[in-house]
Amino acid sequence: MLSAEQLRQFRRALLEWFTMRQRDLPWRHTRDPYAVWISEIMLQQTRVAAVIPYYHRFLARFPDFKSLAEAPEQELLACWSGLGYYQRARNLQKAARQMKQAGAFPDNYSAIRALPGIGDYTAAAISSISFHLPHAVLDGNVFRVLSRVFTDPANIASAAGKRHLSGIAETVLDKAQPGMFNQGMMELGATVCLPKNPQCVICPVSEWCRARQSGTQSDFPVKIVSRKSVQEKRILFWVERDGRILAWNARQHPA
DNA sequence: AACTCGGGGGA
DNA sequence: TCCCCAGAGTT
Repeated sequence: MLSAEQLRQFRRALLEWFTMRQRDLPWRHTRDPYAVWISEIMLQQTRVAAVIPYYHRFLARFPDFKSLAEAPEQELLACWSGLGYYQRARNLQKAARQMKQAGAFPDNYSAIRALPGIGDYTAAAISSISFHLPHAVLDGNVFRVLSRVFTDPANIASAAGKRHLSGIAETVLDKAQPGMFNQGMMELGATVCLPKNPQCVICPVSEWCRARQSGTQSDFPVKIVSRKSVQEKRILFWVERDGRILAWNARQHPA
């Protein structure tokens, strides 16, 4: 782990870099929890480039939780058509109806986390970005960055590994500017600390990165996924005489 | 812990 | 083709 002073330097370097070099993305022009929420749900397992046009259309048609709560389902799904994971859209409306009932967007972590379709990641993102609450986000990008900075051997595919890195994330988090810090970590993972060929030469925190120091960037994050066995059919035939194989042929693929 | 949900981009 | 992506819910 880094010393307290090193942590301060790390945070400052990351925030300075993010302030200067962040991409201009539509949801970064607002802190409105409703808009941030919509963007975060759309971004679940979906690339930024794919989300942008949907984000604009969706907010134009459903500018607040009241209009979303009252939307006909067909119209809602039409707005979502092509994004995939349609349960996300249905959960959006369920949550919007809860907000309409309550009269406001929930303003604390546990209430946000309790909404349908919102898990640990999204609750931390909305809490930190829109409400300045000190909750660290953990997505694929943050796992990768933290794993490399600390050359952490935890397996991010396991629940234990995720819990372990979650503790580190809370320690590293800049609690004075959690929203900016969280976005900075994700932006770093998305644009510099890439899965393959990380751009360490231009990385603002390479000075505090153990993987960079030891040249082991490609060894992290440790992700050991137990792959399910794949069932496949093959055709095998041969010519045999007196217990000896005279000729054989095995197709690589089923006919 | 494993599985499912969608569609698209990149290796 | 396979893997991965600003994950969450169910079993």
